[in-house]
Amino acid sequence: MRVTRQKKIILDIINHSYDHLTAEQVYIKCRRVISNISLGTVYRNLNNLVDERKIKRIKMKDGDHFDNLLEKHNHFICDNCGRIIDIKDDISLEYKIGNNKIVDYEINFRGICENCLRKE
Amino acid sequence: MRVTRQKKIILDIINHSYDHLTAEQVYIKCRRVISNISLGTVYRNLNNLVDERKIKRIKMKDGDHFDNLLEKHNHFICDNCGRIIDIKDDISLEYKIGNNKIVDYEINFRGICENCLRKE
DNA sequence: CTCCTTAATAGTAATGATTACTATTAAAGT
DNA sequence: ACTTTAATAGTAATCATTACTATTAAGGAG
Repeated sequence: MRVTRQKKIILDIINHSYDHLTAEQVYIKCRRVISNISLGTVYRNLNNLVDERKIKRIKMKDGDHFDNLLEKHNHFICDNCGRIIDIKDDISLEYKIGNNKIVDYEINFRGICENCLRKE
Repeated sequence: MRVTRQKKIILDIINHSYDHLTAEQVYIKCRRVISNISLGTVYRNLNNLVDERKIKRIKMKDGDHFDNLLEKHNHFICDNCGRIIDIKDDISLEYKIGNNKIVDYEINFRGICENCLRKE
């Protein structure tokens, strides 16, 4: 696996952004540095970085957003405006986080299931 | 809001399935009852049912899956085969659930953020 | 430093889940 | 039964993402 300029720039953009950028938004920021970078390159590198657990994917209706992993945290997502708010505190299942009203929450565990573990 | 035959059938299919069906899979099952039901109708009703909190959406790379809400539970998703396993027990953050190996988990809270609450 | 191998890229086309559009149908109230 | 209009069927369009391919450049060997 080669360390390309494109990959370094993409990781740098995610790590230095306070927002949760989409691939398209990362692409726009990349073009300020490499004007002819390809959108496919952005997608491929974002996918690789997620696989390497260097960034995190947040699945949203308007496409995936990407987040840095500098500090372990979860997210509060507004059903109304789609805003993604970082939740850095330990999770306590109250009905509010700050002044945000929780309607629902979902916990997804990911890993390798027992069937696949047996086959490996 | 009218109670149509299509909507009743779609909710019935979700509630009587042990799997976590995609819109396409629900569509195929629907066609056994209404042979000319439209895929758009299935999507629209699934979206409505999620909004009404009668079913739950699980976002996956191969498209959304839908799940009944007969019992509150979360999911274990296998990174290898994509299998979705229901987790009905209380959540304890161990490194295993049953014999499934947890690599990561994500918690997404959803609701209305303080900005939007002020505007309402 | 130069050459070589090949992984990664740029540019473009294709895919596929989902949504939009519109004439027609059928809930459900009068 | 009549009327209103929300919901549907069928189809086209959208849009995020992936696939494809000729070209470029990372980085190891000499």
